[in-house]
Amino acid sequence: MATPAGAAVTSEPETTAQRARRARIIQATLALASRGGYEAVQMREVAERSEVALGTLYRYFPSKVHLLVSAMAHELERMRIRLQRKAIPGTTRQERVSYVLERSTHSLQRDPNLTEALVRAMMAADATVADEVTGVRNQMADLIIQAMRNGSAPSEEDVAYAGILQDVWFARQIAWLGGRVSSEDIWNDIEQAIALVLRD
Amino acid sequence: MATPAGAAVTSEPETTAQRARRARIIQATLALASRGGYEAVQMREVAERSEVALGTLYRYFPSKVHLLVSAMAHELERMRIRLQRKAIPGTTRQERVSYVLERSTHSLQRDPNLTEALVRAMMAADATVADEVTGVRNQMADLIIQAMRNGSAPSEEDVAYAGILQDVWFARQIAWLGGRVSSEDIWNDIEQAIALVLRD
DNA sequence: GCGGATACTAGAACACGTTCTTGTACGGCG
DNA sequence: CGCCGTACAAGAACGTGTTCTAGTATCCGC
Repeated sequence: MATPAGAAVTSEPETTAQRARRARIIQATLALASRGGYEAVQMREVAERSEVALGTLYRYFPSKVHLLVSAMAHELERMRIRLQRKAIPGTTRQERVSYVLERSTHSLQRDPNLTEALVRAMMAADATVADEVTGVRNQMADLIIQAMRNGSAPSEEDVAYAGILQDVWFARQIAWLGGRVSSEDIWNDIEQAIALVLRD
Repeated sequence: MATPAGAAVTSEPETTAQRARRARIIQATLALASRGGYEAVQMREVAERSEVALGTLYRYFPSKVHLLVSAMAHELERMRIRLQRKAIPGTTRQERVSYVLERSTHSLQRDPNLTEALVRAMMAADATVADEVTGVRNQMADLIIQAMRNGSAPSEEDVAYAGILQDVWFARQIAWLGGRVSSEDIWNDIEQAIALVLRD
């Protein structure tokens, strides 16, 4: 259960300056994404804002997609910490999972540009980004599974359910950024899927 | 129910030469996609192979994503016709839906490069491609719903189920082209989702 | 403190999606 | 038949992700 973090799997020891650079890059990325979405995250601009050379940016994150997926891992980590502060309300699995996914969804959709950038990157990820994407999916699955089991160990079935719900969640995000459904509809669809998948 | 085709919604009357150009473009697209996937479908190359100028290609399909989504609609249409030739085998909803999705999945995965190109385009679609994407999704939903109801009229619930299954189907394709799961695993996951969503 | 490796900077260069420009062919209308 | 507008051809040009080059700084072992 629960991989502690989906962030960098590379366990290279970094100097303080390097950690600071990495942090500046992620911050610049989030700021640009928040302002104008995926297309506004331009590598030259990220490099300039984080005060590193373009080549250095590419040394830290080998592509725009790597960069944005890493930024998403960073955001999810923040959300996980925030959620862990207090117990998840709800007496049934459905209620708790709905709570967690709703919190996450709304927290993201409060910043539609950022969401668009992060989700689009997840979708654009090819095999070279597999590690980072797996990290994000694990973090997300952890959120769902914790809500389902409320602490106790998950069954194999639980993991499968979490996977399906996550698939639906991502697919609905895509539908939203494909302009085919409104952001309220997204939430209705996800709730419906939760009720369906987790019905007793 | 069942929009007859998800292809061009534009009902502009085309001359014979124009229909031929459009067909050549789609064929060239499919050929290139089949050979090298998404990145091998280069607009200059498509234009050259279909013997139209680059500007003309863009007149017919305003972006690479439009082009590939239209190609997917074309392929799904072929599949629909093929499936309609004979009755769908299976006595339960699960069996029939499994049959249809398995046929479709395998038929696509027999050509992984093509699948990668088409699925990636679906994921990359933004609001400007909403019409084409909706067409593809309708075609796909029709396939599933027809399998579920085996002819009779679908309930509102059925449509929702078809939507969820389609979401899972796409999400699993992404997982596959993200290099995170093998093509057998995809199929297991989809079967599992079918069993779960359509359990009685 | 010194030498060599590694990381970083600055910026040019390249690739491909997309747009723009200029000239030409074609199809309908008087 | 001749004219005009629209579609097409050919290719240059532009933007942004990515790579490459040359020079400089920083860090680590001696």
